[in-house]
Amino acid sequence: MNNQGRTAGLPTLEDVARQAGVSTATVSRCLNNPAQVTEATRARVMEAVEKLRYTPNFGARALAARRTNTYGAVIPTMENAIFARGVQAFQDALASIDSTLLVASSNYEASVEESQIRNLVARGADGLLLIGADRDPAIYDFLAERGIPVVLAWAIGNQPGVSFVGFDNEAASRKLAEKALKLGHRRIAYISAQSIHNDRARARVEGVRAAMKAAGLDPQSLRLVETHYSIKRGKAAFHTLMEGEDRPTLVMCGNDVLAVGAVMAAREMGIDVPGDVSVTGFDDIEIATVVSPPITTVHVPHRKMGNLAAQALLRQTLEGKPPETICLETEIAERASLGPVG
Amino acid sequence: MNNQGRTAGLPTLEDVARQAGVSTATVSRCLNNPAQVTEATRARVMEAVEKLRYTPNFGARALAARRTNTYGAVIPTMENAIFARGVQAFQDALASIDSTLLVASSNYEASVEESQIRNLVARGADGLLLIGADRDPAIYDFLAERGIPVVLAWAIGNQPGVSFVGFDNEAASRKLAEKALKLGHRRIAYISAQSIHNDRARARVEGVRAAMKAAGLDPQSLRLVETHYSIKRGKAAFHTLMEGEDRPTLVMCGNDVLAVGAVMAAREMGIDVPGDVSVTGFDDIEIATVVSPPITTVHVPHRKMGNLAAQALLRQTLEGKPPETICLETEIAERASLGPVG
DNA sequence: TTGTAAGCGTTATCAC
DNA sequence: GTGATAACGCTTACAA
Repeated sequence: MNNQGRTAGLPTLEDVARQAGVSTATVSRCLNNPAQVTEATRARVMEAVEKLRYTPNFGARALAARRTNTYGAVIPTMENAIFARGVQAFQDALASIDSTLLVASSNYEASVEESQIRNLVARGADGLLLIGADRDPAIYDFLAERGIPVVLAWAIGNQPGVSFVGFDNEAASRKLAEKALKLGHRRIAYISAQSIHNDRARARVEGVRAAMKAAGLDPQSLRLVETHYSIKRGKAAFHTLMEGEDRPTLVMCGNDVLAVGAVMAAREMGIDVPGDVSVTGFDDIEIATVVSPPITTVHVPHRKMGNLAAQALLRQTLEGKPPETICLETEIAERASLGPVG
Repeated sequence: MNNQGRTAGLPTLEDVARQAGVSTATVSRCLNNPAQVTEATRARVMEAVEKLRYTPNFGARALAARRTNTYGAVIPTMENAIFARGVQAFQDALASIDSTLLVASSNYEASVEESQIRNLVARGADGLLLIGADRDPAIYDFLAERGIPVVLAWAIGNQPGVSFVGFDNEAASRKLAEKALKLGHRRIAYISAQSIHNDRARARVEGVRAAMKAAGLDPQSLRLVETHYSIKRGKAAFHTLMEGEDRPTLVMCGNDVLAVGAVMAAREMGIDVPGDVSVTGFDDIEIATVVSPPITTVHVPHRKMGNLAAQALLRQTLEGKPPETICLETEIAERASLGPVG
């Protein structure tokens, strides 16, 4: 029913203080600022803590200290590995300074994301990790108003007042497209995530268009399909693209999950990859190497990004430093799904 | 630096009360027990809440109400999809009653799990979701002492005082082994997770041994390799098993991640699956269908399990009901990786 | 170095 | 139905 009330007779600071024969202030210091206390009294206090199995009450602590040592992250999805590694690294970095991460997922829905953000703020998050920059400006106002530091990852942008730790989605996508164009591909299709509220998705498409333009192709000739991120949707989109006349020789995908769907669909349809059609992904998550042929994709340094995002956020919350922008390099992971045009 | 302090001038209950011309008590009632308040005053209060963009302070609330509406989950890993779907379902169920889930991962390490549990408790978790039953009894004492309801998922056991929402790992594994034995397999190997502190892993191995025994085989002839759960480790284990003389005709795996590793290793080694050797998994996560051949595995109803686990936990925390045990059915997902013995 | 005591922002128990 | 007011358990000036 409740957990920390006296109903269960949980020990409080006062109990510990009494047991150790000191004041509550001293006990508090032992726990938060051991340096301020003599070795002897600290030993005595710690003994009491052990004996009583004392655990500090989070609510009381947050209330008094006006700080929770809790951070929040809202990611689009937990169901595939896209964000898992990065968030794990972020969490590890926080854990190393005894802070906790609350993770929520928005299912790629703006309204859900907004309520998750409010929720995390209400729960006293000291700082927030969000993905991408594309959201209602009111949200940034809300956060700025309460002085909550924010780091935006997986992208680079120019939202004032927040940190960015990400990479250049457009450039990465362009580089991959250029490689494909050099292999002779001209009829190109792209399976993208819904681009609304998704700056990463849009930038990736734009990168391809830029490469096409630079190669003298009409960027508007890019055949674009937008869908949700899932293997199933990737399959369906690939079907759609391959059913018509004038099949593309290259199907680029907004992420590896879609690309895996595309490759699986190709196999089901008896289409050879990369013989009949090449496929590319984005992210370089494990599944990209599991499917056959393995997928040529953009390698994103997820771990590093998560770790650096945490560092950047902590510099803001703990040291009061201003927001900063860190742009990471990506590289192309060359595998078998991309080959020269038929 | 801090987020809810007056530094940012955040509105408090008192501000709202003043604005609406009522007492703080009335504002509190409007928020928590609207029925106790007249329609008229409530309207006035809500208006003030809107105007001030008031958000209740979590710490203060937790302190006064002795309840956080926050639940905790400690799962072995977030890096693959094994627990993702179940936890997502658990979280969805909590979200529907405005409660929040804090997720932590232990990396399959008992000591890490213990500290995560303490951490969640310290943060005021009203209840806990843990995986499996195999842990230091002192942890259960600790939890019972503070009256924190616990639900154990992914397994069934007999730990008193806690709920179980899971399935019979041994029976599921046995059923799969029986099916394989019927196909003529006699030289069997098993790639398992570390079995220490992992009742699910042990039960799955035992299920296979039971099937062997029932089929007149010596259970001790099962070639067992224990390793960490990862594709890489699965590959390595498969290599080890296949390098020696007297290769097995069937390699069963403790989960799909290991099985994917096994199938990939087979391909690399030029070993045909299931022609030369059959492979099975456990869990039925998406990756099992991505690899080729797709993996025959035990389908676990993750979503359902997560949802029912939440229900069971809420019955304890909200309604004060006693712990309960719910055993779900699993079934075999038949795919191409298991075939008759060569 | 240690103690005293004033908050921190809610909820809940009384009266009215 | 509403308003005072006493907790809730901790942190942190300020004193000693």
